Amino acid sequence: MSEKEFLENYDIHEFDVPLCTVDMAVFSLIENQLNVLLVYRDEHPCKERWALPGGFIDLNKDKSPEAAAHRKLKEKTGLGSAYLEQVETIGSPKRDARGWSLTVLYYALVDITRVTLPKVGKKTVWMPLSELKPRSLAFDHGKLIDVAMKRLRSKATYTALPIELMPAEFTLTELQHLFEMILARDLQAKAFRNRVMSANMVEETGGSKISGKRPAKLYRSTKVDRDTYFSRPLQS
Amino acid sequence: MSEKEFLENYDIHEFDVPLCTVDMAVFSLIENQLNVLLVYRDEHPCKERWALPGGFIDLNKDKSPEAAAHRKLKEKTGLGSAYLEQVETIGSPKRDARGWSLTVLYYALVDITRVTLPKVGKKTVWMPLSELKPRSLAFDHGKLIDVAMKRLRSKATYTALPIELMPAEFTLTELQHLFEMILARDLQAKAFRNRVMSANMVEETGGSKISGKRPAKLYRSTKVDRDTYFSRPLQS
DNA sequence: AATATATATTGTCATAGTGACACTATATTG
DNA sequence: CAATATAGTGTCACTATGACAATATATATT
Repeated sequence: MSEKEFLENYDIHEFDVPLCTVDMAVFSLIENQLNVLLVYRDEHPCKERWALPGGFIDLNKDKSPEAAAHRKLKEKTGLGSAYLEQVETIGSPKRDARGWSLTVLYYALVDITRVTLPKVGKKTVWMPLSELKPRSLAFDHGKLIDVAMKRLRSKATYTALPIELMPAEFTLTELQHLFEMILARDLQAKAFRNRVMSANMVEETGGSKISGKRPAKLYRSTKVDRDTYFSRPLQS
Repeated sequence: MSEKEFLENYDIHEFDVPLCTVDMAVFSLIENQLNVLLVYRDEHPCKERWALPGGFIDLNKDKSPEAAAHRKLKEKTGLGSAYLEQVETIGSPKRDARGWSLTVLYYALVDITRVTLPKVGKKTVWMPLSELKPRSLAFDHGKLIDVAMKRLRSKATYTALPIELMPAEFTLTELQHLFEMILARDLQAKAFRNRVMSANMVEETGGSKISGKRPAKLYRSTKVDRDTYFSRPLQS
C-alpha cells in the first residue's frame, strides 16, 4: 500500500482519542495583589462553576497550541501580545466527565492597565489568589493554578520575569513587593536592587512617585531578552 | 438539560480533534558518547524511516501521559523505572501527514548497563548524537531531539541530573567528561569536583579504577532528590 | 522654622561558590 | 629509577549575595 492510499483510508474517528484542550492561568497585579482570570461556565460539564480560560484547539484556526492559547488570551483580555509560557501538559481519564482528557497548560503575565475585559460574551472576573478557593473551581483547575504558580515562583528566583506584570512605570519598591508576594518571603532591599540594576532589566524614566514620604524614582522595563537569567538564583 | 443527559449525548467523534501522541528522547551513554534511541517504522506514514519511540496514548491502558511514556519506555528498553521528564508539547497541522497532531515530548536518561533492547518486535537502535542526521528522521523528530537536548543542556548547568546516565560506579573524571559533552565545553576539574562533592550527590565506593596511570576513585550516586539545585549555575 | 517620622536608597562587610592555574600524588612504562 | 600520563589539590581573585547600619528626602507636627 502506498502512503497516499494509506492516508486516504486513515480515519482518526476510528480510534479512541483524548479530549484535547488548552488552559491558561492569566496572572495580573491589581492593587498590590496577584490575581488570576476566571471564566464562568454556562454549560455542562461543571456548569455554573468558575474555570480557567481555555478550551478546545480549533483545528481550522490554530496552527499550534501556542496559537490557540494566544487566541483565547486575546478573546478574554483583548491583549494581542503578552508573556505566555507553556507549563505542563496534564491528562487523565478522570479530570473531565466527558472522558479521557489532556490539557496543555500555559500561564500568562499581563499588565492590568492594558487589559480590557470583554463587555459581551462570557462572564469573566479577576480573582485575588488570596481569596481563591481552589476546590470550588471547575475540573482540576485549582490544581492547574497551583502548578502554574509554582512555575512562576521558580522563575522569580532566577529571572526578572515578574516584571511583565508591572505597568509601564513603577518603583523598585513596588517591584520588590511583587517579588516578595510571588516568593512568599521578604527580600533585602539592597540585594534586590543590586540584582535588578546590574542586570540592566530596568532604566530610570526620570520621574518620581510620591507615596507618602520620600518620593521613589520611577523605572521602566528595558525589554531585554526574557531568557536572560541572573547569574545566581536567590537563596532559598 | 441535566449533566447526565448532556454526557449521554456527548460524542467526541462529532468534533475535529488532533492526533495525540507521546514521544520520547531516550538518552544513554555508550563508550563515552551520548546516544539516543531510535525505532524503525515499518508502516505509513514515514514508512522505513527512523523515529523516536512513542505513539498514541492508549485510553484503556494509560492513566496519564507520563504513564503512557513509562509504558513505552518499558516496551523499548525493559526499564521499569528511569528518570523521565516532560519537556514540551508540540503541535501543528503539518507535522504528521494524517492531520493536525499534538505530541507530548519527554526525555529519559537511562543507565545503558541496565537496558535490554527487545529481541522481537520493532527494530531499535542506539544512535550516537554525533552521527545523527536530524533531517533524515520521521516527522519532526529531529527537531524534537534538539528541543530535548536543549533542556538537558540547561539542566546540566544547575542540577546533577546527568548523573542518571552513569553506571552504578564511575569516576569523577568520567562524570566530568559527560557534563563536558552535554554542555559542549570544557570544565575546570577543581570547580567541577568541589561542586559535585559539596552537593553530596555522590559518595565513594571505596574501589578504584585503573584507566592508564594513577587509579581514579570510584563513586556512586547518593540518589538525593533530583530537584535539588546547585546554589549557582555554571557560568556560561 | 525646627523636629519627628516614614519611606527610599546607599554603604560596608562577611560569606560562599566559582574560574583560573599552578601544584602535588600515584600509578605504568621503558 | 626517571619519564610520563592521568588523578586530584591548594591558592587566590572575583563577584553576587545576605545582613544590617547608615543616609536621604519628602510630609506631618509642633
